[in-house]
Amino acid sequence: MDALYQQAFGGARFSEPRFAIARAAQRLSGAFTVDELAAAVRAQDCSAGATATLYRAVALMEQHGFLERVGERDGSGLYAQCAARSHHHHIVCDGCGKTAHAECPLGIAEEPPAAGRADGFVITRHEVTLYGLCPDCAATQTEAC
Amino acid sequence: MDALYQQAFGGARFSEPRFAIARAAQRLSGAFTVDELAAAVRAQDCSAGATATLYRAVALMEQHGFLERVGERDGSGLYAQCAARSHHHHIVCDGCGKTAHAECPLGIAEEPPAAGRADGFVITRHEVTLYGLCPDCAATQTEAC
DNA sequence: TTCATTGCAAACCCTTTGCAAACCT
DNA sequence: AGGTTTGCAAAGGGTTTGCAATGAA
Repeated sequence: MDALYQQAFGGARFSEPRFAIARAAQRLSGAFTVDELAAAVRAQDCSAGATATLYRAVALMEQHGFLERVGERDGSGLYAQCAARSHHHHIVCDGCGKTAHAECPLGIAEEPPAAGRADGFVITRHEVTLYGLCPDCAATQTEAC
Repeated sequence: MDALYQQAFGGARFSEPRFAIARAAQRLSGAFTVDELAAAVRAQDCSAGATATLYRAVALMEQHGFLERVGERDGSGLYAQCAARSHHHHIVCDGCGKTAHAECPLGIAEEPPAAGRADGFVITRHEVTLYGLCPDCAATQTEAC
């Protein structure tokens, strides 16, 4: 059993299309939409893979913690490979899609059951995504000016 | 010229459907989807208002700063009335949709042009939404246990 | 053989758009 | 009258689902 396949899909039955999808996801180092993942798969394996298969594979990989939804772009979900197990967030480069981990600005290390606030609200979950430019893209942009 | 209408749509030409929509938005004290807003409009004015009109009105109200997109629920945008002009975020009650303002956990008072990070990334924008339970819903839930 | 997985196509949902009719001003 | 706004219906984009055919174990 291939280690990558295992990471991505656990003990699920092997399938070539899914394997190709996992490989493509691994090669895309940054954040990507399902569409971009599809393009990456097609670039390496001619056996395209149907849209439905892509979405099903992404859902599986997310379940197995191989991928994580890190935001969205133009109404499409953004995914990225993420090995970290502790609570954190991501910063996504608007230029190239590269991602980096970001500590939780709420100062929460593990997703807590609940945290109280002065106004009486109890926070049970939160969504934080940072967008910006990675060092490379920031440099490129500065040059352009 | 009605003050509410003015707030919601600025100096735009008056229209009864839009006025009804603004009234409904005002009555829904918390966060709501366009669908829920439609229901609220229908509840007070039988003249339903087409989906397109709803979306167009919401877009206008957002432009005029009367509404703000505060998150999403089940793939639909969540909107809430918001008078504040400075940079802030929202906490949305999962129970009743009520919202409250939340200070920016990144410690940013005004949306900045850019903020640097140790890893070289430059943050240009960020999305933060907190979800949880308002005091009332939290109390109800505690009773249930 | 047997059951999971694929692929296609159609369905779905939310949202947007084109356009003639209705409506403010 | 003249330009806006409405409402309908159709298009659009992303995502999901039903189902027969394929493929791994």
